[in-house]
Amino acid sequence: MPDPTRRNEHSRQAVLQATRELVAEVGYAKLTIEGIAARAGVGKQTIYRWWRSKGAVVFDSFLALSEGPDGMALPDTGDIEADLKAVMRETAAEFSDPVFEKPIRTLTLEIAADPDLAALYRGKLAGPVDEIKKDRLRSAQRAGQIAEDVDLDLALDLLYGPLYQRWLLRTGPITPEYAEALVDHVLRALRPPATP
Amino acid sequence: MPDPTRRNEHSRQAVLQATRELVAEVGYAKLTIEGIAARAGVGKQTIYRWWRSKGAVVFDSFLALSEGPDGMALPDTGDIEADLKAVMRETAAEFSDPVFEKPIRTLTLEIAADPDLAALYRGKLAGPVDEIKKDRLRSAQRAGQIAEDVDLDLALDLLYGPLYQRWLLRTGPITPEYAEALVDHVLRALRPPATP
Amino acid sequence: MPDPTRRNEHSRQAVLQATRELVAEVGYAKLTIEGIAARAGVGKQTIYRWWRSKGAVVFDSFLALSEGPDGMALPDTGDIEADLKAVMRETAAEFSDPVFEKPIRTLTLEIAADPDLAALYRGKLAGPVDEIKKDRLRSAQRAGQIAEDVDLDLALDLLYGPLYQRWLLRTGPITPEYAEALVDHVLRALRPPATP
Amino acid sequence: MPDPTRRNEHSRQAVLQATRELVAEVGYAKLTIEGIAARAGVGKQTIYRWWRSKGAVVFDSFLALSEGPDGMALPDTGDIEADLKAVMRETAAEFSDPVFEKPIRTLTLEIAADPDLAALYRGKLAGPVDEIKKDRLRSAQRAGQIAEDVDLDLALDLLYGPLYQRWLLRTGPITPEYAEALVDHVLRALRPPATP
DNA sequence: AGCTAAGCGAGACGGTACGTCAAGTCTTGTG
DNA sequence: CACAAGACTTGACGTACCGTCTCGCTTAGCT
Repeated sequence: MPDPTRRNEHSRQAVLQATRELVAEVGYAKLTIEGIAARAGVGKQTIYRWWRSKGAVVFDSFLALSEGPDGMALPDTGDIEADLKAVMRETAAEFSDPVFEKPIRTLTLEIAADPDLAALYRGKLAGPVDEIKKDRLRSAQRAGQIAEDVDLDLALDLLYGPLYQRWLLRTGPITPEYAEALVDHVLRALRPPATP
Repeated sequence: MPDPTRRNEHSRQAVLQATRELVAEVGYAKLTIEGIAARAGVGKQTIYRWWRSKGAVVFDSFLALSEGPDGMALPDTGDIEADLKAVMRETAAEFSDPVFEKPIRTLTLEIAADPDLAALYRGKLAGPVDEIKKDRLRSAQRAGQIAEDVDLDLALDLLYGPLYQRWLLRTGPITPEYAEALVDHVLRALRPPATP
Repeated sequence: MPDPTRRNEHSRQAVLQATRELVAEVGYAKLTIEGIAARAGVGKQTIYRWWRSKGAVVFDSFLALSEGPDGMALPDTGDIEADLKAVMRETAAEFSDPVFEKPIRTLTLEIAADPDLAALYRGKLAGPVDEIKKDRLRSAQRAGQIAEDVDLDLALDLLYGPLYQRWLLRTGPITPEYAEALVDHVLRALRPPATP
Repeated sequence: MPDPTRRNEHSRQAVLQATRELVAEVGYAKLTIEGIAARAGVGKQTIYRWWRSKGAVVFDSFLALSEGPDGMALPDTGDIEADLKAVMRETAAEFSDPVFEKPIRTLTLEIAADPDLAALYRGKLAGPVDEIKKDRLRSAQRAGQIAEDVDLDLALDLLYGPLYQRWLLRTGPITPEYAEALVDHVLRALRPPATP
């Protein structure tokens, strides 16, 4: 309903900034629209005018933070095992870092709870990033390191699902060793059949 | 502080029952202590006396529902592939069933958000159940269907992590085919090394 | 500050018209500037530019309605009793008519609450009208129907005060009989002293 | 709906006290429920639970203040003129006193605007007080100072209406002289017919 | 005829207060 | 003394308007 061309960019940034700060300070459960508005020096109505829900604000605030898929690039040294281990070790490190921990968990729970947000997330972030990852796997297929017929979506689930579940439910430690062992097993599952 | 021996079991059951109904009806986000108390015909204080938080009530209400690890048993036909596919197909079906969907998701989000609840969950439910699953994998190891040296925790992550992630984030459909393909790949990763 | 020569008469009329309608529809308590602006198809600023307050708009809207003192004329048949009874019966009828009721009450409350508005009202409407009424009483004095030395302001208070109070506080019905009895009593109070 | 027996008398008094103070300090137009609740150290809900509207709170707060009809007594020296002049001079003084001015005006406007409040006011305060006044007039009738057949309601209107109107609309000064002149005229209107 | 300064409709903005909801605590009376 | 009931303070909700502030767009005069 409101006219986006008249939107005040300064207010928008202030809201997103304040949201990021407050999520880090008090956590999502104690995050309030009133708190965001007060911290941002903005009227509550300005938030309600431009965002559907608290989840949407939180989502936007982290979306704006992440550089987007453009800034992302996966290494391609020709050795899929080394490359994946490097990437997964880095991912594991991020999940373990308490600085990343809180906002990522907050964002994840929002997405898990709200299908609309989930769709948005897939469209704007997860989807493009997954495409980049699948490109690297395709490159490995061409190099004969991964079987030609594997379902790449399943391959990504195999790589990230275990790490993600262990982190989200805190069922075990997230170490570099775990990341490497995970890659080892997944690559064994994806290996092309032995040729005589 | 309160004396557990004087606890009114009837009130306890009424609260858990009401909680289950309300989660199914209105979802977790709109679940309130007042609503539970009213539905259960119980004073609010009775809830606050016996549970730390809303999450704890929800948790208990589903914990009481699930029969616990005792009632659980995994098939052991001797064929690990067939057995796992059966189990995973069933799990996939549960995740797809809208009747199970809402409470499981609610419980999962509670656990993901609250480390204390997570510990409780692991101790009372997930841990014992995981032991049963690992027992089945050990049986497969003895039968030579799975390598002797695999880390069974990682094996469980490989089996359930992909399914769980896909379900929680709604990144793709949860079909029997997906469950079977998943088992195929995981077993390939766990297979004992070829002996000459 | 703004230049009255550039004022848009069409907007002015639309505002006054909308105000009158809205007072009649929703009452003064629920009257809002935004509502007036929307109904009049006018920007809020246009209202704030030309009126000091909501009370001022309401006041103007009814002021514009009443034709002003020019259009007013009191009967002078030579019989002060008959003339006053006619006038008071008419006044009583207006006060009883629900169509007049709401706007007059609204205007009255505004005036009672805001001394500035009260002064404006006295200067522009009540004062001139009172002069006309006093002219009629002076005519009666010359005719020997009213004592020479009565304070005409007090005389007007005696005539209108009782009716006005009864109406405003709803302490009793406003009937033609009441109006006539009132005139009877007041004239008795104003009668010239019996001459021997 | 709420159970009056469980009402917290301390909160009730705090609300009425705070309301009286705030009306005196900022006036009715700027009186807010939030302000009352804050000043009284009371939750807003407690106000909404026990009063229908802001007007009802204001009304109650002044009702509680006035001692009620019991504490009221009119002088009866046998001389109706002297007695009425004393009473009316006192009334005029109250209306002129800025300390009484604001709350009385506030209360009056509330009553004038809200028929329900008006009924309450008549029942609890104005009615009983008027009966006492009419008793004094009846006493004067028995003493032959007032005609037997006068409508006492009309008589009260004649006495108070002029004063009230002049005060509410600020159409003239409220002086002791005015009060006395008013009584003189009204008594002339009520005098029994001369007997030969 | 072109320029410019104003008024104008529209509506976003920072705010205040609304009336409602639920949180968690406290009080009262019953079994 | 646990309990059902429910009043209490607190604080956030989402909405309605406030009065101010741009935005483009007429619409006069005044060059």
